[in-house]
Amino acid sequence: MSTSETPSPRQPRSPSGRSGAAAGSAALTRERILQAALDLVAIDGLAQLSTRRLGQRLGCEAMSIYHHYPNKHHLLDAMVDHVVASFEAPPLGLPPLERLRLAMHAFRAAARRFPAMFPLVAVHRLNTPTGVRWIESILTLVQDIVNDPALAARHFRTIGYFLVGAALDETSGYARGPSAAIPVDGAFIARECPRLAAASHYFDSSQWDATFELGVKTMLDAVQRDAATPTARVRRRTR
Amino acid sequence: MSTSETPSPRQPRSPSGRSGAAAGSAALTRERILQAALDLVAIDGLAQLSTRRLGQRLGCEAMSIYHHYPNKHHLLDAMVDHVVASFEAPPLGLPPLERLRLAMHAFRAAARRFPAMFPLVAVHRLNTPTGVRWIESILTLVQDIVNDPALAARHFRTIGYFLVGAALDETSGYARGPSAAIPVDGAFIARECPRLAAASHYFDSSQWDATFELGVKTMLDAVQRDAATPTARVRRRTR
DNA sequence: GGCGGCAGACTTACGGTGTATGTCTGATTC
DNA sequence: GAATCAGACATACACCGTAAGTCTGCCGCC
Repeated sequence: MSTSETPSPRQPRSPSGRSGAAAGSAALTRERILQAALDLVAIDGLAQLSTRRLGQRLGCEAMSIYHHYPNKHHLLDAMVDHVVASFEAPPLGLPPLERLRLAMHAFRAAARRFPAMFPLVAVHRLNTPTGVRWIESILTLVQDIVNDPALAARHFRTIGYFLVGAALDETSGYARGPSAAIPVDGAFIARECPRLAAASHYFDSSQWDATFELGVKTMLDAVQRDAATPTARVRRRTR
Repeated sequence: MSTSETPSPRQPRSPSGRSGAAAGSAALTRERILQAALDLVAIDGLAQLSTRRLGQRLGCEAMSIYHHYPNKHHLLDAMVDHVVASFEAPPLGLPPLERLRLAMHAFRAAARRFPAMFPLVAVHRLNTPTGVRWIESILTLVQDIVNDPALAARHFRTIGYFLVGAALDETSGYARGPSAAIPVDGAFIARECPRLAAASHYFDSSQWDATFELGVKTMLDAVQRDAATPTARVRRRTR
């Protein structure tokens, strides 16, 4: 159809040397694509990330992206990796418990830097070099406090659960997640959920800091309770 | 185009009275669509749920679904609501702390009943009648233990964070989430992550029960620590 | 009984998606 | 100058959600 339509003799958008470079933009690279994708997601949300929109933002065709990433999934992997790589390591020289506390805050800080990415990060595999290195660092901290490896592993896991849940809530939690349903109105809550109605103030974002602090305290108390005593006496566990 | 093609005189697939009923299947209803959607997700995963595939499973056209749900999002809402409604309430007559413990296990049990749904449930709004009623019930439990409303709200939240994180890990966690990248190999871990390599056994699914129990204990210890103790003697639990 | 309304299904079509495949072009290398 | 080839563009396909329109058989009403 319409083969006789003006053949459009292959005129690149830009007269620059590189055929693919759009006006004012540099050559296409993995890094530039990654950054543009992160920007797009930060501005418009994960659902709006498509190869065509990304190409538009980069000043190239959608398919050119495939020259640098074999498919969209690999790009998403790189984006998650970027977020994980941004987790700040706590400074050396502090007691392990304090470093663990800072590491928990660092995780939350990353969630706040990349809020739109977190629904993906939370569910994503972490078995990449970046991911396992981060796991190793946190696991080491926990093991430095809790000597028993089984117990340390479980504490590590529990702390991770809390962090993921907290990050998800603050980035895409209650009343912010995807739902088309009409939210329940205040009258229903006042009538059927008196405790929730009375406590509603404690659930909005102004309380996130205090809530997170309580969670951190809860986790660290538990770790400390199971801390190996200097004389290597393992607490008697009746089980 | 092709208007002269055999007009196909509108012959429903089934000779039954109802025009839309496919062979052997009942009439289309909200409930039947909901169940089919849950089945489809359980079998093939969330990503495979499309209106066309759902129609195929139901023996109807994709668009017929729209007669019962205004759009796909409303169907997803109903699916999440179904999962939330399935959270089992702990039996009355037990001490609040014990009921809270059972409620946490009930949440985990629901996650295991609907594993494929949990990436959605975790990020979904809970401000539906079903959702807020469940919130009210758990919040009530926590408040029955921790009198101070601010503290109770924060404990409630922290517990929720842990539960969501645990459910996500067990249903779509490490090494099971979406990733196209080549996972790091054992040699890399052995070389760069000695602690993780040594502890790897503690991270597989056989340890989920023990890990969850430790988390529950961590949460309940924290709640108990902040329990209002007017004259009560809740302490001294020999378990 | 005839008939109008209408609920509930089907059909078509549109704009979006990821991506397989093929083509072209400018730079590099001999 | 010819050959090579990486890196871009162009086309096309199958699938997605869904807007809009059409058909059909059942229902209540005259």
